[in-house]
This record gives sequence, structure tokens and C-alpha cells, in this order.
Amino acid sequence: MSDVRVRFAPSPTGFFHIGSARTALFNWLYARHTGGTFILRIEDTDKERNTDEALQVLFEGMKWLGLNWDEGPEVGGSAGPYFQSERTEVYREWVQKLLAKGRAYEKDGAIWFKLEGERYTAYDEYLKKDMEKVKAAPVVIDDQVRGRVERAEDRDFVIFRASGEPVFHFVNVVDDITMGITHVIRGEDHLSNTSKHVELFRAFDVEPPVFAHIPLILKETGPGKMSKRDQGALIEEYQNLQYLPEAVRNYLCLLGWSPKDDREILSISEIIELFDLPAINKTNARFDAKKMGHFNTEYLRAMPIETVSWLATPKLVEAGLIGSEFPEDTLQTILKLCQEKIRSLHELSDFARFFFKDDYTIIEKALNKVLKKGDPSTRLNEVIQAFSDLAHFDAESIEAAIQKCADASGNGAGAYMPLLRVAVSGTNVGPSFYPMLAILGKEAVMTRIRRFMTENIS
RNA sequence: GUCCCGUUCGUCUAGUCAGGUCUAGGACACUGGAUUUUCAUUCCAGCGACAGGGGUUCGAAUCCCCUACGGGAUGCCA
Repeated sequence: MSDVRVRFAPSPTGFFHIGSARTALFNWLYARHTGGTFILRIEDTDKERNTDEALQVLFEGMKWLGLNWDEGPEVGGSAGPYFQSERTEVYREWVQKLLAKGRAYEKDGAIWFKLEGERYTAYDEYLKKDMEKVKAAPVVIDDQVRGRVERAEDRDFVIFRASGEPVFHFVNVVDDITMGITHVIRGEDHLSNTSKHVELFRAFDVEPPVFAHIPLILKETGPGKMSKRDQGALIEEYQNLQYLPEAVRNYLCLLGWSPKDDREILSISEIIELFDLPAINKTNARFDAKKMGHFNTEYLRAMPIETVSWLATPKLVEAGLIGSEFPEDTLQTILKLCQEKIRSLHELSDFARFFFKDDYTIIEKALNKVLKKGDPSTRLNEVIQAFSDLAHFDAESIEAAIQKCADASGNGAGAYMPLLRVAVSGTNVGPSFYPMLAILGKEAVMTRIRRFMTENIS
């Protein structure tokens, strides 16, 4: 156990943004790497935006990604409460310290933090008016990611609104002090705010924590950072797509960090061991949905069939394809065939439907393609004949039977396989062909071929 | 406007701190080929980058300066 204490401090907005998730992840990784403590603190000072559902989205997203917290909501801890909405007394007490020291003052009903330095008035281009400015000494931070960064604040800023509610910069610093935070790992969008925060730490006579500002995640196309409206920006989307959380987490780790060798698929324990602050990139990373999908596919393929079955069963039951008593060994045989073909679990119900149900739809395009060449009825009648002679309907026998038809007609097996596949599964894309027929069984295959002929070949 | 941060294949990145082993490596994507007498998988190959300029040096992707471009901040949002 080390004395490292890091925190993830989201404000509940009703969605879990991929950038926030990555910030949470990096904090969690650092805590686990150092044997420190990972704290979850809810920054809900903006009351209107906070609802219980919003909180649940956050908690569920964190848990889904495997980011368990050591202190915070639900688990408690000695530095609580962990909701800023419940820390009003703490903030009142701490703002008094500044007031007493003359480092804060009231104006327009709000409380302002007072910078130290020579004062003058100057026109502000951004605010488009004259403002009182301060020649404050520059703040220097030794950022673990970006190195030495120097910046000077030049205006007093509000720490308590006229409404009586404290402002982000203030509560952030007070909480980091009272919760004993040693390392602040957050998005680069806060880098410019850090001088405000360091000014506050100093005004409280507290040594600031170590800072590490991580790069942002940019939208896939177009300018700017990922916004909640962009495709793939929300963790909920991956949950809905039934992506594997390990895959999402692995991809997120690699957005702004790398193990410094050619490895990409890494177990979480390997990542925990290798992860460190100075190894984080300085450059913003652009989100890539295809690469994210690639990780999911890799993880899915590597998954033990028992796990695939365990994950897939509820989905298949929900889709009405199987009952809960479906034989496990048959299910696993089917899933094994599907596992190597699908890219994500959410494709499974559609992909495997024909294994369980006769009501699969025949895809128009596939049908036309397959009916266009040769003489489909003749081919299928040959197959029916060949199959009816089979004593054992296993993959090898089926292959031999088709081969026999192909040899006899001189057409090649290519004239039979796509046609048969459409007849028994409705599509020209699917699992490995011969094993697939074997699982379906002779009776079902024959019935489906006959039905196909009467319904689709005039 | 001002301030802060950044810039290697289309994208994620290795290499930069400790200059030569870099005719710049890997992955995703894309293109082509082989395998599968189907679709997919797999395998192989190809395409493809040090933002530009100046300097330091025997030697620069790597160090310094300038420019350009990108991102962020500049709220009584967080």
C-alpha cells in the first residue's frame, strides 16, 4: 500500500463520456500501479443537472469497465462525504479561512479570490470591456506529462456565486486538500485552470499535488474534441452494442498511452504493471471506431467458449431463440461456429437465428445471386437425393456427398454450396458450411430445401 | 485578441529526454495476391509519415529559433 491518493471527479450529466471514462481509467491504473487509493468524488454543485438516473449511468459505466473505487459513494471512506452537494459546511469553513486572511472578498453578492500583485485596468478583448487586472507572479507547475508549464493569472475570480453555491475551482481544491489527494490526473482542458488551482493551494498554505494533464480525445472526423453527440462518444453505446468491456478498456488505454513496444492486446494486469505517468503522450488522439471494433473482435475470438455461452445465453433467450433449458453442448457447438465470424455479440441473434428458428428471412440479394447461375432446382434435387442416402449426417459425409454431386454434374462444389446456404439459412454469409449443416441435422436441412424450392423456385 | 499545450503513414503509435544501429518499426484502415471449389476467417505482399524554414553538429525525426497549422483556456459551467 502506497500513500498515493488519486480521484476521479465527474459531474453527473446523464451520460458517461468516453473522455471522462479514459480519465477515470488512467487514475484507476495509476492507483493500481502504485498500490494507492482510487477515490470517486461526485461534483454535483450544479444542482439542476443532477439526477439519480445520471448517477446510475456513471456508476454502471464505471463498474462495467471494471473501475472499482476504494473510497466514494456506495463504499464510503474516512474522507467523506463524497458528494459535493453534501459538503456545504466544509466549503463555508474553508472560504472563511480565505476571508480571514484577506485573500477573498465580496463583490456583487459573490465571493472572489484575490490575487496578489499590482493592480491596473485594461480593456479585455474577450469580455469586450475594461477589467481590473493583476500582475501576479507566474505559477510554475512541473506536470508529469507535459513537463514545466508556466502561466500567470491576471484576474480575480469568483469562488462563491451570488446564489451561495461554491464554484468548481474552489471546491475542487478544497476537496483535494481535505481528501488528501496526492496526484491530480485530468484532461488537458484543465491545464490552463491549474494556475488558478495552484494559487488557491498557496493561499491555503498547502503544497499542491502532483499534476498530470492527459491529452484529449478528438472526434473521428472534423474539428474539436469528442462531444456527446458524436458516434461512439458514450460508454452506454458500447454497452448497448454488447461490446466486451475488456476490449473497450484495452482500446481506451492505448488512446494516449502505449507500452512502448509493438503489443496492443494486453491483459489488464500487464497494463497495470507497465502504466506510468511520464509514459503518457502529449498529443491529442483521434477516436477510431474501426480500431475499437477490431479490439472487440479480437477479444471475442480469444474468449473461452464457456464464457461466450454464458454471455450469449441471456441474449438468445431474450431474442426468443432458445428456452433456458436448451442443451449446453449443442449451444456451444453452434456458438463456436459463430464466434469466429461475428465482430460483436450484438450480431449474434441475427447471425445465428436460422439455427434455432425456421422463420429466417431470405435475403433478396443473396437469393437473386444464387438463382441466377446454373439450374437451381436440378442442383437441389441432386442434393436431396445424395443426402437421403446418407446414414450419418456429419460434416465429413456431407462434404463427400456434395463432392459426389459436383463430380457427377461436372459443375464443381461452388455450384451447390452458396445455393444450399441460402436455402437453409436465408443468406450467403454465415458459419463454416459443412459443420453448420451437420448441426442443423438431416431432417431440418431436407425440409428447408424442399420448402425453399416450392417457395422460391417456380 | 491574449495565454497555455501540441505537430512521425488517412488513424492510433514506436523512435525524441541520453543526436549516428531509422533506406523511420508495429497496429487499424485501404489495395492486390494465396488459401477456403461459397461468404467470412487466415496468410503474404503493397500503399503510406518525420508540418515548413533557419540554425547547432562530421552527422538531426531526435537539440535551439521562427513560421504555419491543430487543440485548449479565457463563465457567478464543470
